[in-house]
Amino acid sequence: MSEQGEKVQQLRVVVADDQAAVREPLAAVLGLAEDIEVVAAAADGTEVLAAVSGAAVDVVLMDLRMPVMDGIEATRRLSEEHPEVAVVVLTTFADDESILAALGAGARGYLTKNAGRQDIVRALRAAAAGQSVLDREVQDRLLATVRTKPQASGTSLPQDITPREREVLGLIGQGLPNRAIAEQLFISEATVKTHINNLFAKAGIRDRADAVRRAIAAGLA
Amino acid sequence: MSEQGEKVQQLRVVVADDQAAVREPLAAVLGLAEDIEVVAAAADGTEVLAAVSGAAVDVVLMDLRMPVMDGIEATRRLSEEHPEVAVVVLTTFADDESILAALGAGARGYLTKNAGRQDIVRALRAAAAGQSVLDREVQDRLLATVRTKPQASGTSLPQDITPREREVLGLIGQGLPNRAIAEQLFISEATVKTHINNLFAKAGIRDRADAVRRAIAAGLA
DNA sequence: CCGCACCTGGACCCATGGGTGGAACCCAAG
DNA sequence: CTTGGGTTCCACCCATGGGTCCAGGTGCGG
Repeated sequence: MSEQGEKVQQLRVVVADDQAAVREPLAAVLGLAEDIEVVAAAADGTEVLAAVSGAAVDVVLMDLRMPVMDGIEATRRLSEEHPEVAVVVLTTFADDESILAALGAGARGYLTKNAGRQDIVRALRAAAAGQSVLDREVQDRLLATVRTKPQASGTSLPQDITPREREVLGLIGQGLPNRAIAEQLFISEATVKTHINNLFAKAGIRDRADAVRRAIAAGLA
Repeated sequence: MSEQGEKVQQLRVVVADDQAAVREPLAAVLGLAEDIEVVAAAADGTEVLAAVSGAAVDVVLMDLRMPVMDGIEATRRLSEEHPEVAVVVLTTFADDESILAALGAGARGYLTKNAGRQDIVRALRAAAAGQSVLDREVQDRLLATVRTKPQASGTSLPQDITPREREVLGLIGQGLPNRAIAEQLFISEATVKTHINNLFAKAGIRDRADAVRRAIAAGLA
């Protein structure tokens, strides 16, 4: 696929971040690498598109949170209009939503701002070569998302909880307050509280928020 | 995180493949890279484990189809017993099952045998640095698997929530009470409540239980 | 320079939640 | 038949949560 290149070809890079305090030093430090040339710096998605249209670009290092046009939208446009340009996302946020949106939009890399200079440079090179580089935590989240489905049966809960208690837990997991749970089960709110107290004691649940998490983990919600 | 190392530290690599006709040339050509030292070659999973126990190893380049103990099982054992050793899979097969099994077992990279020498070297370096490198096709498959099962992504968070609010939401999602959140963020409980109120208003969250569910759905917990 | 968004903090009020103790009923198993 | 678990309910207490209103500080962009 790629040749053994001791003669390193220049990587033409665009750095995109709305914060100049991040963008400028980043561009400067990346330029220090002998095989990297920062051909443009952009403060929002529209500037990225303009830069790519105006000059030959291999890779865009893209922040997600930018005004006017954010990194997701810019990535989507790029992968449609300039599929030969690779996008590597560099952002502080590593939540599932952002990761999936970015990769779904066509990003070939996803780094958090914990990444060091070497990590970034490596990701840029890999992306230009058609590979995809992810931070460890990002990879873990992506993988976790894949394997969240197959857990319909009880995961962790103790088995000495009664059917009624399990039922109540499920409703808690759906975010219902005690009154609504009572109405749904045709019992009084006092009874709901009793079930909840027994349930918490048996399963070692601390409070309602904890209960919601356990309910979701157990597939009851 | 990683320093700018012009003095490249040696990467101690183990090459694992059952076919000598693949293993030997691969080990030889990788050894040509000045920052890579092939410390062992293994023909199956047991040999890999033996090699890792016997010498300091940074990365294992692992084939999946091997006799006695295959690459998946070897990867799983490695990530349990020697989590500091990274595993990069190099195989001819790029089916969903193999990819998910390998990454689920703890592999930090997945390359097909289309990959060139430069691609492999780059992946080894990245894996040793804690990053994860995937071939483009592998990445695409993984992503396709993910987005066949996105359930209620229509209920995603509004984009106008601030970083701080997002942070607070994440802690709520972990089941922490306001006081604990305040301590963790070095702010007062009053401030936490303010963030929560703004957050609830913006995202249409009703109460804490609802917040936990949204946080989990958004991957913040 | 002024406005705006964000983060910070305080005061107050009231609804809800969580904990305790007790009590009645049913039903199945010992 | 008697015991015990499950379910149903009540009364009481108080910590926490959720809502409202307000206000100072900061940093950025028009």
